[in-house]
Amino acid sequence: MKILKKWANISIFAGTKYLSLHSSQFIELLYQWHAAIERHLPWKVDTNPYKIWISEIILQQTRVEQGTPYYLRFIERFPDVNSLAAAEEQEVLKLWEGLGYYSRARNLHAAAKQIVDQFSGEIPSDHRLILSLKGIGPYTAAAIASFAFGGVHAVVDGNVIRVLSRIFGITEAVDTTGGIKQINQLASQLIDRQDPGRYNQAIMDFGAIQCLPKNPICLDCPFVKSCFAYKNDMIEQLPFKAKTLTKKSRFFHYFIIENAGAVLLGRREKQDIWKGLFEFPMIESQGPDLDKTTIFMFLKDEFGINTAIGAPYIKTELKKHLLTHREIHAFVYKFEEKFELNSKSGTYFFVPNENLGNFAFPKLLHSIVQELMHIQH
DNA sequence: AAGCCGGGGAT
DNA sequence: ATCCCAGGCTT
Repeated sequence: MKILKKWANISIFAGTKYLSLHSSQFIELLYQWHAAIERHLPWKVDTNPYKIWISEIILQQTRVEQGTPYYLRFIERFPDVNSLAAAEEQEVLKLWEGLGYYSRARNLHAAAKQIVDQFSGEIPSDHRLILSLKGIGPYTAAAIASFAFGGVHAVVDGNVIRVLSRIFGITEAVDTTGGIKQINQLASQLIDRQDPGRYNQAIMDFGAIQCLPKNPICLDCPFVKSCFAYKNDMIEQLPFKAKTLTKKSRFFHYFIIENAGAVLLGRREKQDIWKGLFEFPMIESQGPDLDKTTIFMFLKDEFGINTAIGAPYIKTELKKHLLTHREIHAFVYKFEEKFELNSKSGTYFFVPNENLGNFAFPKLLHSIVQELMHIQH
């Protein structure tokens, strides 16, 4: 169910149809501000396109503080394109474990192979070619092109959307193609063609430090005199988003099936949450309850475990796992009895408990995995 | 165009 | 509890 936010009628205030600031004025004010504030981040020390690429992917929808340790570990293990391309996907995912949005890791790995195969192991400098790489969209292509190669391509991320929509009064919803098109046009008009990298860095820093999502620091903002949102008292309303996200509940039931110091594991292959990561045999249900018949039918069908009928187990509930648009309720069923597989399962396999550390798991399962690894057999 | 993908921190 | 984070892919 989509619900328009209550201030949806702000569109009656027409946004500026022309620039309230010319590009040169905007750039001058921006650089003046930037000179005093500039952030110093590990990946800003050079223009190595590989390092810029990795950092940009890691920082997609991810805060600097959260991504930095992952970046440092990633660069240490995979210092260049070739080392990344030569790795097993499982190891790349293991390095990504806990960071979320795992398609980033899978696409990063695929793109490394792409670069080796198609571009002799060198990240292309052409914007169009950069954009052809897996996991690289408009934002990341512009970032790499400008930061690494000096290409004149304006970055448009959450920061830029916020800054431009407020200063220049873009009142059309920024989560629609029309709104984002306006932002893109504006961004490409404003960019410093002499030093696009510096400009892109500065405007994102400005959004991250001064023009904050909540309680922006308008008092000493260099743009306050010409800012549309400030003048019209619309700081809280811009950027305007038309869509609201709905939080859905999902119920996961995990079965800990052990034998001889090993535990059954499977890899999530479907186009769904945590694709590519490992987990224990599981059933998803519509609600928190799962009847015993369903459990034992699953064990029998999946593993041919006849002896499991009526086998006692201990059911525990994990802490509610909260995501942006999901609320995951997870239950763990631990069987005392040792099972032997009567028929081979295509999707699950036994892994010695002490080897669980080699597999990437969703954060949700970390506590269970830790527990299993430390059991003495 | 809409829905989906994770986890964490700020408010 | 809600929003948002150096977005992009699939349907």
